[in-house]
Formats: sequence, C-alpha cells, structure tokens
Amino acid sequence: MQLTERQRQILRHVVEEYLRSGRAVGSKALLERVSLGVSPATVRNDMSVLEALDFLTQPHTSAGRVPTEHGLRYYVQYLMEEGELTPEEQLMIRHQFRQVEQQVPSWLKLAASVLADTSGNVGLVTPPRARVERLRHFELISLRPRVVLLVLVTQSGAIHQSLLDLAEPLEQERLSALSRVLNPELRWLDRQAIERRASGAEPLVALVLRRIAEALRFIEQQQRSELYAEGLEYVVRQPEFAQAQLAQVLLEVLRGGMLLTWLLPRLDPSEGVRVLIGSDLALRELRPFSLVLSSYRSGADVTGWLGVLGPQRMAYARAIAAVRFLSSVVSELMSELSGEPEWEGVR
Amino acid sequence: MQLTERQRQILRHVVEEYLRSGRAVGSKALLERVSLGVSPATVRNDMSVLEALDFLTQPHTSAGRVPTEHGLRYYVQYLMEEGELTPEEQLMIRHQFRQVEQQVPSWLKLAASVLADTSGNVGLVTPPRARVERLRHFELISLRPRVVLLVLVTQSGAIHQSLLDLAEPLEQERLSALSRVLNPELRWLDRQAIERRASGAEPLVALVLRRIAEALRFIEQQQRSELYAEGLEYVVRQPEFAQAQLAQVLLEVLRGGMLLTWLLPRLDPSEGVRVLIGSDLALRELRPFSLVLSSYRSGADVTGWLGVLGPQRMAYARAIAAVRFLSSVVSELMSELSGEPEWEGVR
DNA sequence: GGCTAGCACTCGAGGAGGTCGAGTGCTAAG
DNA sequence: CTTAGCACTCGACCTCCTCGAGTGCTAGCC
Repeated sequence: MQLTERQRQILRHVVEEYLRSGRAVGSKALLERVSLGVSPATVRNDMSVLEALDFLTQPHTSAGRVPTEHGLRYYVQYLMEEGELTPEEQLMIRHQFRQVEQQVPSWLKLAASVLADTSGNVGLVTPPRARVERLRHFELISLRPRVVLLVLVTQSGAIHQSLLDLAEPLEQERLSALSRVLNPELRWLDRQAIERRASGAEPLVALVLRRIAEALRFIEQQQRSELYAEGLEYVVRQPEFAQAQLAQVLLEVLRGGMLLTWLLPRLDPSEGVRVLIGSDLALRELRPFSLVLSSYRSGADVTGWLGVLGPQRMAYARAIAAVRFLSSVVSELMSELSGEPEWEGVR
Repeated sequence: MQLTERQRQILRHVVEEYLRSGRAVGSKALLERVSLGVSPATVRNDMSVLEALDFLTQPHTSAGRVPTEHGLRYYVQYLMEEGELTPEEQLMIRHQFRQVEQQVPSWLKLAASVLADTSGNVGLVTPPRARVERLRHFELISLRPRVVLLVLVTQSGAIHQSLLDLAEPLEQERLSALSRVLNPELRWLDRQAIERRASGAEPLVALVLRRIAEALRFIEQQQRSELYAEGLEYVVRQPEFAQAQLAQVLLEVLRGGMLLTWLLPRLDPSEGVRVLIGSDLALRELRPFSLVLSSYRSGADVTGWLGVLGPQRMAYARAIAAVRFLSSVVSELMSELSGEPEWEGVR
C-alpha cells in the first residue's frame, strides 16, 4: 500500500520532532510546530494508518507516536534531506589533519574524534587493511651487541617493531648490508612467500625472515582487532542513557570487539555510506543503537571502515554528511602514504 | 588526640564495610558482621568521637556513618592490610605481555587493560617520557621517486614516521648511504643539537635533519599529551554512577587531559605507589574520585606514570597491589627495549 | 569511669492515593 | 474526506503515610 503525500509529510515531521526532542509526538503538539493545513483529528487518522503499517508506534495508549525502526529506515531513505558539512567545517577539519603527526594511527584517532565532534555521537574508525599484507621495507637497528630492533613498513602503511636476540654479536654495518641485499628481493612479498623463502636460507637470514613473517601476521591480526572509538561523552549525555545501563552495554560492545569480528566482515566495502538501524546491527545488545558507516580506501585493495555510532535517535543527516566527508579525507591522506605500483598508476 | 585501639578497629571496619557495600554503616549492622565484644551503644559512642575528629560523617541525622576523605586517608596509611596479587595472577599477567606485539604502544595499552581488569576500575597509563628526547636511529625509505618515508626510533623507544617531499628524485641506494653516514653522527643527540647541525648543511641533509628535529618535537609533545585509559565499563557499573552524570564528568576529564597537564607534572616520580583521594586530586570535577598512582622506569632518565582511577569507594588494597606489580612489569619490559649506554651499565 | 539497656526522636525509602494534562479513538455532522 | 466534540487512558508528579534503620541521651550497672 502506498502512502499519501500527507502521510509522508506527517511521518517526516514526527520523525524529525522525535529526533529533536526524544519524546513521543502527539497530533496537537505536531501542529503547533508545523502547519499542515488540517486539524489534529485528521493527523490522528493518518497517524493511525502509519501505525498500522508499522512506521509509527505508541509507547502506551495515551501517549504520542514514536517512529519504529521501519519508520526510521523509510525516513532515512526517502524523506530526509541530505546535506554536506559547511565549507567552514570542511576547512577546519582538513586543517586539523594537517596539524597532527603524518602517520596512520594519528590520522585514525583524529578521524574518530572529528566524527564524534561533528556528529555528537561515538566516532569509530578501523585501521586500513589489505586482503593480504605485503612487506614494503624493513630495517635492522642494533640496540646492544646481540639485541637488534627490527622495524618494518607494510603495504598498508603499518609500521611494526620487534626485538631479535642474536646468537652472536653483529655490527650495525653488517645489519645494514643485510637489509640492503634483502629488501629489493622481499619487496611486495606476502607472509607466506617470505616464509617459503626462509626455509633453506642461512641461519641469520632465516631468523630475520621468520620474524618478518611473524610481524606481518601480527599486523594482520591487529588490523582485524583494532578499533578507534572517541566521543563516548556525547552519547552518555543523551537522555536515553539516564539509567547508565546503556552506557555500560555500549562500552562492553566496543571493548569486546563484536562489531569487528561479527558485523563488519559481513558487509561489502564498495557500497558507500549506509545506515544500519537497530536490528540491522544483528546484535541484541546493539538494538537501541544505530550506525552510520562507510568504508575508506587506502591504495588498491586496502580499505578500512569509519562510522558514527549512537542511539537510534540520532541526527542521521548530519552523521551521514560527517561520515561521507571523513571517508573522502581519510582516503586522500592514506593514498599519499601508499606506494604500491598498481596504485601509482591509478592516481 | 590519639585514637584508642578500639576506635581504630571500628574505623577500619566501617571503612571496609563501606567500601564493600557503598552504604552508610550503622552501629548495629556493623556488629552483625564483626564481633568487637561490646554493645552497639559503645560503638556509637566511639563513632561519635570519630565523627568529631573528622574521620566519619553522617549523610543525614538518622543514617549510619560514612568515612570522610580524611578517614579514608588514615585507613589507607595505617589500617589497611596491603597485599600482593596472587602468584597465579602475576603469571597470567606476564603471560599476556608475552602474547602481544613487543612494542611500546601495545604494552601501554595492555597495561591499562590489566590495571582495569584486576582492580575493577579505570586503568591509566602514560607513555614513557625522557626529560629531553634523543635520536637513536633513523631510516629513509623510498615510497615513490620523490616521496620518502622517514622512520626514526628515539631513546625512550618511540617510533615515528613522516613523509618527505624531495625536490628531485632519489634512489633507495642514495637514501641508505645517507642514513649510513648520518646515523653514527646523530646518535644520542637531542632536538636542539640536531637543529644546530642542520644549519649550514647541504640542502638535502638539512631537510632530513630539520624533519628529524621536528619529529622529536612531535614525539615530546605527544608524550606529554597521550594517555591510555581502559576499563570505563567497570566504573560505570558502580552504584555511584546510577545517574550517569559522573560518568560524563569522568569521560570529559580523561579526554580533556587535565590529569596530564595539571596533576602529573606536579608530582615526584621517585616516590613509589601513592594514593590520592578526592580533594588530593586538586580538580573540582575529580572530587568524587580517587587515584592510585605510581611511576615506572624505562631506562635512565625515562619515566612514565601508571595508575588506577575510580570512585573514592574503591578497593584500595587491590588497586595498590595491581599498580605496584604493573609498575615493575612495565619497567622490566621497557628497559629491554632501552639501549642507551648509561643504562646498559646499570643493568 | 567506662559500658550498656532503654527510649524518644529523626529521616529516607517506598507504597497508596489523587490530580493533571497530553494524547487517543470514536462518532456524528459538515 | 474532514473536523468538532467527547469520553477515556495513562504516565508524571505531588502528597501523605508507614516502616525501619539509625542516632543521641540518660540512668543505672559493674
């Protein structure tokens, strides 16, 4: 069954009033804010149609209407006016990114902060992640005669360090020579290729290669388990959180990493900004929340996620604008760091 | 005026009962839990003495007693039985540190998590910080013909990367030669020495040196502004946070960095574990909280802080044990990474 | 002189009852 | 199809009341 234009307008205003105030919206109160040229009784009739179609619901008999998840989805898809961040905001944000250290973790943390600040909800960002992580470059740095620091940089821009204990002392000169020889050979190899190369090599080289492979594994694992979250203070401030129980749920979900291990792997990164409302999140605990989500690109075949998480009653238009803009900013920044050959051609 | 032994025992039991239940403790209820060989009336008399001396207070006329800040301080200093984490816990914790990546940020994050988990409050950890940061080693890695990644490691174990745009293309071979020449010369120099060395050098060298100096500045700044906090979910669960307002205060204080900029710089790192209760924290917003704090060492002249933050009603003995143990574990780990000459002698 | 039994008093928690107002559905008329 | 009118519902909020844990004080006991 099709909605009439007036019903669509009523739905839109109910949703917007609800997002603003957090309270159930009644027919009379609605007409005090917006004029529809009809009486409260007419609005009530349309509201009861909308209720029958599961767009609206009543918390109790004598209360106003509240949008259902279905109603919110319809609003986001068909009724909401999308917007962009103002040019001043965009400038401010770009400026902030120029201020911080030019490295991936700083960018991700800042991106989460900015998402939180501009949307007034929790900002979430995952690290960039390659389908298979490849070595870009490694260096060996002598700390003490038999202790060496291995530093390596990967395709996705991750930097990793680990300590090696040597059987016998080695000078920096020898270490440098080793990395000079091995680097060209290992460039763009993945973990498995490096492991294969390790078997049969002389002991020192084998040690280094095995530790590089191990580091790549660590990095891949970390990329799957790390999540930058900022702005909890905004969400806790919402009236929904008055009993503080929701806040606890939220903290536990974020810490437990259920989003990362369960939800994100099931989504297609190529789809642009999407809005997941309540049960879309497929986690009972997250039922009262919504997530506005987008992927970002960081070189060919390397992507990450970023989004805004808040109560179902969130300012969707604003969150979507923030997510869309940040996605493009982060993608730009990341591809500067990127350096794999395929990607150079694309730019 | 001196407390009698019985008064000290009563104070101890009131504090412990209050820490356990969070409710005001009355004379009769106290005697139901512990036997002191006297009647409630006697306990009441002693309680009123303790109240006159500002160890206890009454929330309202007909309620039991609650310890004051002064009473808590006395308890922590003279009455509390200190303990250690059990050997099993210690083993578990050491095991966890072996599981994660062997690098500073992972350790710090894990330390904050462990503090939170073992104490049931917020765990806080600051990065290690040298009075003046010195260069240990740097490398130049060619990403694209005219874009170079500068990676450097400092005395305190911080790793930093930044991007350099070159005026003209340079091959990896040339870059490696450059770092081979410059590294021995720059080792253990601080920012100002490197800046001095930059003036008058040929353009390419000057560029690199200036960027290294800049990176050191960035790192010093970050060490002053970064704070790892974990375990908010525990604190939010406390009954004190039922109205969710405290949670908001806490989140804002943590994000605002007031602890870092205001409180920590005024403390002496050499003092061992200390307990700051309520107004000791010198921040109005933190009045309802307590902080158990210790420094850790990471090589000569390099120290950081770690601690447990929670409501005044926290399990102090446990928090102190956790902080003390983690301080020693983190100190050990850090000094493995450390490599400055003075420190090698000390070990 | 310290300890205790007894007692009157205080005050918050929590339940019962009552009012108010925002909101609804229904009906009948325009 | 719209609207005015009306009876009805129900949560929010206030007041009143009771209950019980806890106190301080006093007088008597060891």
